[in-house]
Amino acid sequence: MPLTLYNTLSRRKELFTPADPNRVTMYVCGPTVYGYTHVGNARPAVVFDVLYRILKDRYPLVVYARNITDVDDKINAAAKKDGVPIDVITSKFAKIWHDDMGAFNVLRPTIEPHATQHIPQMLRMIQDLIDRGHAYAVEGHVLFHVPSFEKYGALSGRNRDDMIAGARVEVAPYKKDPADFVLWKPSTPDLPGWDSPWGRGRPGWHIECSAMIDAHLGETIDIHGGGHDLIFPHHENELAQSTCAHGGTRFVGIWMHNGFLTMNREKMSKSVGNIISSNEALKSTPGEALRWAILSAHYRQPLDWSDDSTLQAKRTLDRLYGALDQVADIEETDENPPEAFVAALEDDLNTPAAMAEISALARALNSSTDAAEKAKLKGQLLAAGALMGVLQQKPSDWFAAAPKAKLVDVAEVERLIAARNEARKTRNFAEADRVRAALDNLGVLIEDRADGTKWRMKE
RNA sequence: GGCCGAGUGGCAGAGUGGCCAUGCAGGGGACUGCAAAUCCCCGUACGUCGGUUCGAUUCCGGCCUCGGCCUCCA
Repeated sequence: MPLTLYNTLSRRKELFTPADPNRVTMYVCGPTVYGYTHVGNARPAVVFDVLYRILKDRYPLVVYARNITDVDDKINAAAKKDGVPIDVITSKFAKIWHDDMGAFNVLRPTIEPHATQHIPQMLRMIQDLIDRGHAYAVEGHVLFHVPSFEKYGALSGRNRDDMIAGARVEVAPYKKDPADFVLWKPSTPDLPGWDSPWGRGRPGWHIECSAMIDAHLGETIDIHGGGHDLIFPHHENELAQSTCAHGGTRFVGIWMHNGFLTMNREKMSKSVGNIISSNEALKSTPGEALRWAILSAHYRQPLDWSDDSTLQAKRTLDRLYGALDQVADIEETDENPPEAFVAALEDDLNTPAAMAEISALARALNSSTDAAEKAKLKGQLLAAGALMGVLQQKPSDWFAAAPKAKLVDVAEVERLIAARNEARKTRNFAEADRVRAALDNLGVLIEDRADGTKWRMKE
């Protein structure tokens, strides 16, 4: 079945056709590690993780790079504030990022290039741009000359006049053109810097991605992703740099951009201050539920984040894991995900529609009375879950992961349950109900099933 | 100001020219000692005004409202 993806550049869905089916390449802009990342930052990680899983499923080799920006003025500021070298800050928050994304079931990309480890590649690309007449050095800076690239503005759909009319670009006196942007800038002695032909300095924001893509993936990549806010200027500039550095070779097959996460309908953003960090969210909600909540809206749509949305996601997963729990003793057969499910994902990653198919599977599983059919449905449900990055843990672990161990004395709960079952055996239902009320007081919900009494914490 | 998006039932959120999304919550039923879980059924949803059409939530146009980018930003 064909995979169709929306290309920001062409503004329509396109058939995904990798340049080399034996080596599919994808690059996604990762975090700048100067602090805790918020749930909005997790969205592209999760969304493109689903795409990565789909691609891996159908191509022999997928090289997926997601960078870590570890040199940046905000990092410098954070390091200065703490009086430490920048790598103390960046390694700390890179680790937190990894741990958090792990909790969201986000697979590690094939490579995670760090900006500071690619300074030579950046310098080389800058030199290439100068040699080809697309960049110029002035006063310790190197600037990309925007008028030298005819197609500038195609990705973001804006022309130069619009941008100048906007007039919020910094018009430094040394710029040949107001739209020119920095490839390299000088560092004062108190700032991190690297030697370069243009003096000691540090890279501009956009060059790292271009240089690292070139170094690890090649001149042309199949997919480039990131948040919607990166379209301009970041990706527009990347596109210009890379294309010009390569003498006009096509840079990216399909540009993909995820919509924002909002809080009360307003973009979640550090500068607005309405953020909830992934790290914090994970303290009260399982990562898998957060992942489900993120995927419950189509990736290009805005997604309003709230306690209610995560609670709904958690309850939905309770039901799905409940269905799997019923067949915990049945060995699943090896299955592919159902076609309707796959078709939904193939349609520009329509995860909400895919979820509807997962629900249908769970319902069928709950209804089935035939062991062979159950084994098949279980296999399909697990296969579908694997593609979305959910439902892969043991149901008992999912239900146990709640903070129940912290909140109650497990032995006491089990003693009460045993006492209640004793009472039930002798049909002393008044006593049984009394014990249940006691359990209820502890926040414990019980469930009598054919294979015994199960319990879990109420929300 | 320029350029983009979006407005769907109590909530979240797909989608479609005429019929079902799905989930959560709620109501009814089955099952159960009772619960819980599960299954079945239910609620006359598509911002607004026009246009096209036999028929529009879905296509076209106006309007209103909201959000985003144009500056660091996933």
